[in-house]
Amino acid sequence: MDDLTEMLKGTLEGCVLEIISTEETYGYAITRQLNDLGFADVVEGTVYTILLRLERNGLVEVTKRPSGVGPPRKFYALNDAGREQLAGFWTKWQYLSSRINKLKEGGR
Amino acid sequence: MDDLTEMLKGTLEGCVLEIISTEETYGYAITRQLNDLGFADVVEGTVYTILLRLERNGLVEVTKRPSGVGPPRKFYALNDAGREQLAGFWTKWQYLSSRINKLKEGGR
DNA sequence: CCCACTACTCGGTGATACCGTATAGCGGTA
DNA sequence: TACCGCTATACGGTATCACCGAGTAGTGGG
Repeated sequence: MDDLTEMLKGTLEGCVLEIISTEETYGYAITRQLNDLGFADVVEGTVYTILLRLERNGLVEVTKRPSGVGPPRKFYALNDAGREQLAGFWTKWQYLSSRINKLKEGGR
Repeated sequence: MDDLTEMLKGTLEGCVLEIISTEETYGYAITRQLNDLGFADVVEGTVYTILLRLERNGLVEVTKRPSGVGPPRKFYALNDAGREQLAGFWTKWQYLSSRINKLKEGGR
């Protein structure tokens, strides 16, 4: 699949929120998970910028834990504000994708 | 619906391409059509920047015609490159939306 | 004669994903 | 010991995109 960069804007952050919501996890593992999910070209740097933004915006709780196989990991978990943000993301996604699919089907 | 700006990045241009593909039309009318389709907050300025970009990238043919109710209109039609771009847009959209919906359904 | 509606242009802004580089811990291997 | 690869995070800079605001114009009605 060729470049999805522009289309990911506004959705990748939501995907990261969704992943965090299912289990407390950390940047490197989130990147691998996204790659496995089909977001093949997403790299660590991109995910870390998102995580730092989530932290700056007060949507997550952060816990640093030693790794055993490398440097310490920063584990992320959603707080109430984060869960609210995630719910809002899915609402928007639902809205947008339904409109676009209608346009695609010639709903005009 | 609250702000969709970020989520529209990369998709709004595709929507404009799709609209143009069904009939030769112009900026002001495209904006009204988008508004009717549920993209309520999209304004003229945004659509015009997209149209100028399409023209600059050689994806459309432009014809200026007098209006009768205002200044002349610039009518846009897709050329071969534009149709190819549109097909690529739908391929990407299909790919991305399927991955995101899988993520949403807990496909992990 | 002003105002509303139609119609397009253009410079600047903010948000986002991405890139490259740096730092650092750990284990294997030559 | 020295090097490499994998794990793990941070950060400055870039490109792209949708958006905003102000400006320019044509038409018709109160």
